[in-house]
Amino acid sequence: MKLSANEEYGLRCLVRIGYAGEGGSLTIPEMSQAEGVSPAYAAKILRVLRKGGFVKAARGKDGGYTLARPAEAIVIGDVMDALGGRIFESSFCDSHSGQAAICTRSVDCSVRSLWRAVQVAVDQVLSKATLRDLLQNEEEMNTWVRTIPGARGLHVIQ
Amino acid sequence: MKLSANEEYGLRCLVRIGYAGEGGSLTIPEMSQAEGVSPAYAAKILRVLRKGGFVKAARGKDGGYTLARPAEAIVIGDVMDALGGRIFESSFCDSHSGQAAICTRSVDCSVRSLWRAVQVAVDQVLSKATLRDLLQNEEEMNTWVRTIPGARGLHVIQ
DNA sequence: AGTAATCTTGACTATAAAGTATAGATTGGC
DNA sequence: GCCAATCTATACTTTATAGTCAAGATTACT
Repeated sequence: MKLSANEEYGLRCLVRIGYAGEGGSLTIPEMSQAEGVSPAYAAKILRVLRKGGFVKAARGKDGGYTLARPAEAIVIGDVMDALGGRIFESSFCDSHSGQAAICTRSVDCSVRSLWRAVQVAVDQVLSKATLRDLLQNEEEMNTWVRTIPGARGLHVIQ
Repeated sequence: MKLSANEEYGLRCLVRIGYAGEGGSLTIPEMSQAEGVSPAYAAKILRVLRKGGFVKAARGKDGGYTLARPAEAIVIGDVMDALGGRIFESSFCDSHSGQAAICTRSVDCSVRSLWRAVQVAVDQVLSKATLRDLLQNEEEMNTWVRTIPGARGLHVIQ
């Protein structure tokens, strides 16, 4: 359960572009240098963000990348999906039913329930957080996820 | 942010061994067949679990794997760590300070805060769940994580 | 029109993760 | 002692991810 390099650098580049503000833009060489990766690799990542509809590119002189939509309309979970996925339910979960000798059904249920619990926990954070939230300061971050008194399970204020 | 094959199969094998009960044991061929993976691969995974201290192996005829400790003393988070890690804070987070031209500090803070929030959310589930919880039924799973009225942030009942 | 700065694309290489193969060591039963 | 069933260890192959390279297309400016 690791972050991929795509996810790490992709989000970092997106946040940078966000910080550039309304209409502000950043070029590949700028992001490449700031993140300490090669221009070619930065370009590869930016392509994913562009195809995902999060940024748009302007070619030619004075070109660069800008946000394709307002920061508050960019959900971090969607960005993560585009960059490599929030996949917890691995493929094998649904196969191998009824062939095993020992407790197969229970094992499937047990493990799947766990993954589901983790998935829910992660989604609480990623699906509710927007790029705008990340551009605000660190203090804000702690208010994303908090409890609703009397409720069961994890909850996040919208 | 995907589950690795090690995490998936490792946990599944551990749960199987847990289902075998006190003193019950499972062999590599049994688990291999039940999970639909090769015996060699099952052996590789089981080695990780053994070196992590979660299971112990008996060689020779009538050998196999059993839990090294009671199921309630096996924390799933520790198992995941051994199998491949709960690593969200990627290495690059701490490098590249002060070299970039644009907003470096803020980007680091923003992204790191997000990863921390996700990490916390995941830890709430994984650090509190024991193998015993997984061996109980699915219904139990939903009570692991719940809110503490009036509190801020994520909380989990002990 | 020419030039420099920029993004675009696809193919390529390198590294890490997944999965296999083989030879060896231990144990229990005959 | 021998054999079959089991785990152990290491090296190998395959596949996916990470990262590079080179040629091309677009734009602004003069």
